[in-house]
Amino acid sequence: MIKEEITKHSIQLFEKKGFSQTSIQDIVDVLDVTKGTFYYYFSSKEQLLMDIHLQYIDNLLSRQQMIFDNTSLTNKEKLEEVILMLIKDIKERGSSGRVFFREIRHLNNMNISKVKEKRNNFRLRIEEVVQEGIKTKEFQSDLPADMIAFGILGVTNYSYNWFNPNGDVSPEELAEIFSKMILNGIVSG
Amino acid sequence: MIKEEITKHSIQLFEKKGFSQTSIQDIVDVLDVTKGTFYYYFSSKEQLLMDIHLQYIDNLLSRQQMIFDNTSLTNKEKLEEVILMLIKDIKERGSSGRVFFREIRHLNNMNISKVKEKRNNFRLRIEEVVQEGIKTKEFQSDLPADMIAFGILGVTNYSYNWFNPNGDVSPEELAEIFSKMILNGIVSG
Amino acid sequence: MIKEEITKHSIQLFEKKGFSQTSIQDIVDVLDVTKGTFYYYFSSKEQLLMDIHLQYIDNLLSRQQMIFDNTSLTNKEKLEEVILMLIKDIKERGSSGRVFFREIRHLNNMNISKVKEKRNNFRLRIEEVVQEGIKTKEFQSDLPADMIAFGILGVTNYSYNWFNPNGDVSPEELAEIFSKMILNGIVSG
Amino acid sequence: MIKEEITKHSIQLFEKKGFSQTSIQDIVDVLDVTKGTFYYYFSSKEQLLMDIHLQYIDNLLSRQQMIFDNTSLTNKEKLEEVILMLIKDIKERGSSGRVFFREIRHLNNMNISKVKEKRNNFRLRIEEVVQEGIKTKEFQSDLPADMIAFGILGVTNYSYNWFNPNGDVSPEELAEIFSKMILNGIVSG
DNA sequence: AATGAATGAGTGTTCATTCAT
DNA sequence: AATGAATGAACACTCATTCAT
Repeated sequence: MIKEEITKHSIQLFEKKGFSQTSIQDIVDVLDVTKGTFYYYFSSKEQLLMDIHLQYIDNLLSRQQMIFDNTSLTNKEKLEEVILMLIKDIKERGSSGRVFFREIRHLNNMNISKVKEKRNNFRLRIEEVVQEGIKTKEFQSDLPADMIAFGILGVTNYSYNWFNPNGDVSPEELAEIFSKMILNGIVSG
Repeated sequence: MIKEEITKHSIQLFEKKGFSQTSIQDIVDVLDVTKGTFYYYFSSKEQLLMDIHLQYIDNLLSRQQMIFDNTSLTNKEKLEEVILMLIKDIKERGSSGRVFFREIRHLNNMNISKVKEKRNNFRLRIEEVVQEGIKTKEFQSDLPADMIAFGILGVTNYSYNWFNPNGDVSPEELAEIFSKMILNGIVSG
Repeated sequence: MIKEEITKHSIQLFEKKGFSQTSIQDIVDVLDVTKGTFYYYFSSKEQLLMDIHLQYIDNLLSRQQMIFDNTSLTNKEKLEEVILMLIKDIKERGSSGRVFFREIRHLNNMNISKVKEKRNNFRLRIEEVVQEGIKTKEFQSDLPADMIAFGILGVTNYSYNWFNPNGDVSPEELAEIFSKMILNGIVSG
Repeated sequence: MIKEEITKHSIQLFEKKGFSQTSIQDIVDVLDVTKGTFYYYFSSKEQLLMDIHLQYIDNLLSRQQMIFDNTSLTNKEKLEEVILMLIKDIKERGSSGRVFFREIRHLNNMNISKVKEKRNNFRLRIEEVVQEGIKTKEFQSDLPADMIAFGILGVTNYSYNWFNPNGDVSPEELAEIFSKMILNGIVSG
């Protein structure tokens, strides 16, 4: 209960001020407890950050798996679904996402490796879908699937930096725009 | 001379360890001078970071202008050129770029505003090219030019996080892959 | 307990070396604790100085009030009592007094205002007694009470700079000398 | 020429910000020269402070001597004249005076001794006049001349802390008020 | 007579962490 | 389960002073 509260408020603080600029004191002040309490639940500031990272990426991985395991979807539809998932996530978990992308460097080397492996898995599964689509002729035959996967993630992940999910364009609309661009390009005809 | 050396090595350190985690001591140790020397050339650590930011974005803005002012290029070609410029830049100024994208938060509010304005200008000029291309029918008529500009920048800027310009794929090749994806999409036929 | 110790020793150090010339390190060295301990009890060096100022002036104000509220005293006697109080204070709180008079400038503007207001109150109450004495014909009718109050405080406060309470002249004797000078002057007849 | 300029502006700065809080940089910035220039004229920051002290006290001593050497004056008049001199000085040399009273602690021990000796001389000569006046029966017979001298200086010197020579009360008026208080007291009859 | 570059010791302050209770 | 006191290492920054030119 308290542990979850700490995590939740830390995400807000890390997003707003950054990991380094947020002190344990800042965190416990929000909850009106003392630093001792923090160290009862977390062994270090870094472990808290690791928890946040794992929660974020594990959630994405399992939701990605649900999409990609759905055999009724074409590869094109799988890409569309995963793009939609990522863009919609900005609204509900944008803070976590920004912390995830920005603060990984503050983990120690071992934890960085663990997180990067999961992050790579997420990307590699997208790469596999692209590869599958090439095989099924849904996608162009000469695509370098790995680079395309990076390109897709660039479009979606960069959105965490600028997209306002409460603005004029809804997450669903943005996901459709980006899906179209990636799938069909912008050139006319 | 020394000022340039400080800037150069700071970029490397900021890239590797992050702005907060890099101390003035770290910086001057590399050059074998004292902290006093640092403060002779820079009024604060933040001013050094601002210098780095301005150097980076001003350079990009002027090169972008050269491309966009070239009336012999189509709008499609202009986009290709600017994508190529950004991807090739990873090789020569990748460190600066990563610092630019990651550490802006450590500037004070006024400086953040200044940098963001320039960064927005860079994006808005891309948006204008997309808009122009729509008018000339080079691009599809129903494109939201603003979102597309964000999409293009997502693809290129995210590359700073993963692309190894000395690896199997050359910057020129990657630029072509991304240009094709953005312009023509990945769907076959 | 420790907080009081810090305050006590700081007063000695500030008196001897001055506020600026006394470092936090100097202070904690005396008590054999670390700088962290200092900042556990005080938010800043300035706050410590403010504490010292408030302790000093609040004490004087309350003792002054006790004297001036004593309706059995004439206005002349009230002045004598307050002069005695100030001179006797040199022995017990001379260090605090010297810090108070000398180091106020190192407070921030808001704190300076707060302290000056209290200091002014102390003076204004003396002015009121002079004014009362004029009304009751104890004192000469044409006295500018405000300037006289400054004059009285000049005589007493300046004593903090030179008077040795353990020397040939006792505090009580000095108070009497100054009371006589102020009340009756030095001219004969 | 430049040396005098440095001294002049230093006095203003030392008065406003205090000796410690004023850097050599602050001083040379006002004159738009470099620190090297400062060290061409002064061997150290402290020497500048010593110059200021000596200028101030030597001037007072010589003017005091002119008054006390004037054999046409009674001892009472001599005191009146010296009080007038000191109060009028607030207008023309108030900055120097405040620096003199406040910053002496920043001199080294040898210089402190030199200045204190001169300051003591100034006081001792006042004491002598009081003593003379006692002999001539101008003043009361049982006065402790030394304490009275301190009292007189308290009244005048403290004025540097509060008296505004451009306010409602002129220096001449204030000098008269204080002379009357010291000579005749404030008690009526 | 004056400069500009450089020094190095010191300053106030922050903060993750520990630990007895 | 939680606290309060204490630590100590680190940090950005200041500044009087030096010195070759």
